[in-house]
Amino acid sequence: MPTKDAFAIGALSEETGVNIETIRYYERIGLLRKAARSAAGYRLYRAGDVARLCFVRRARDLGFSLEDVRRLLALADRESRSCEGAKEIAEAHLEEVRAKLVDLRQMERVLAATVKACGRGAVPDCPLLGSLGRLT
Amino acid sequence: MPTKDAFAIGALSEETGVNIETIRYYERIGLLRKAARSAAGYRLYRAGDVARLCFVRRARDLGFSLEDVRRLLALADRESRSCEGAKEIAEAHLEEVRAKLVDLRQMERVLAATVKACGRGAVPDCPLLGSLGRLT
DNA sequence: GTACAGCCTGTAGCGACTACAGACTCAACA
DNA sequence: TGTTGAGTCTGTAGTCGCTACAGGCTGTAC
Repeated sequence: MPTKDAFAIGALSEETGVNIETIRYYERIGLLRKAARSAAGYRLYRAGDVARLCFVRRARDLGFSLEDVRRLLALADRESRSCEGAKEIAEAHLEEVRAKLVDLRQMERVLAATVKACGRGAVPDCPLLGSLGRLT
Repeated sequence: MPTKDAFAIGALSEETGVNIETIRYYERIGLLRKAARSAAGYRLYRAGDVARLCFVRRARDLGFSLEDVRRLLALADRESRSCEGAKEIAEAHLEEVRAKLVDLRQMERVLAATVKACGRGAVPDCPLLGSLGRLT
């Protein structure tokens, strides 16, 4: 490590909870800037990179797509850090999340009811299989 | 079409609501048996295939993986069609669905709160971007 | 005969990773 | 100084469940 305050990808991974392979992947697709390199070719990171990657991780935890994260990062890089843009992205994403919730809740209801109707094993004509359809 | 009661992939797709490409995909991965062929090489289907594919579609609608669907199909093909096996598959899947629900609900809560805290556009220091983290 | 829809195969792309293989580097210890 | 073992590198391929072509054949209607 030639410079002070610089650390390798393993440390960044530890620090952020993001998989090493995933960090390299993010760099490859241009979500993260290309890291500086040591003489031997090791990627070198600094505190700022930790902050950036934590930002990415939190956004991912909220379910934002990598494309959204890319845009959010760009917005956060602007001086003003105003709500402009960011709010629209979040609102659109919130819509999707709510739509998925509706679907999942429906699945949950049907599955729970079907499982409940199921016997202990020996019962013929399983209601679960029946609900999926007769195979002729 | 050499035989009566046989129809081509387009009709099967219409009948079941499953995309043509998806049907071919299911056949390729062995989820559906290889279809009979006309002299010219067209796939030929019958009523039984409609039932089978509807079964698959319903299971997919409930969020079962293709691997689960494969197992459920095998269970449904057995004479007894007992609950044995099927119930375990469904219960495991229900667990996953519930876990996803927990995650999604959490996302929804955080997102909704953050969006609500967001201003109309000109406000600096957007709380949404702030909640994701400061970039140094 | 000539459109045109429908079907065929094979391949590649999506999103967001994950998992190697095979080679190099670095730090610690004997 | 040599050696071990952990860490890192690149490049490629696999995952899941489709979807979208390209380029060619077939079937039907006019």
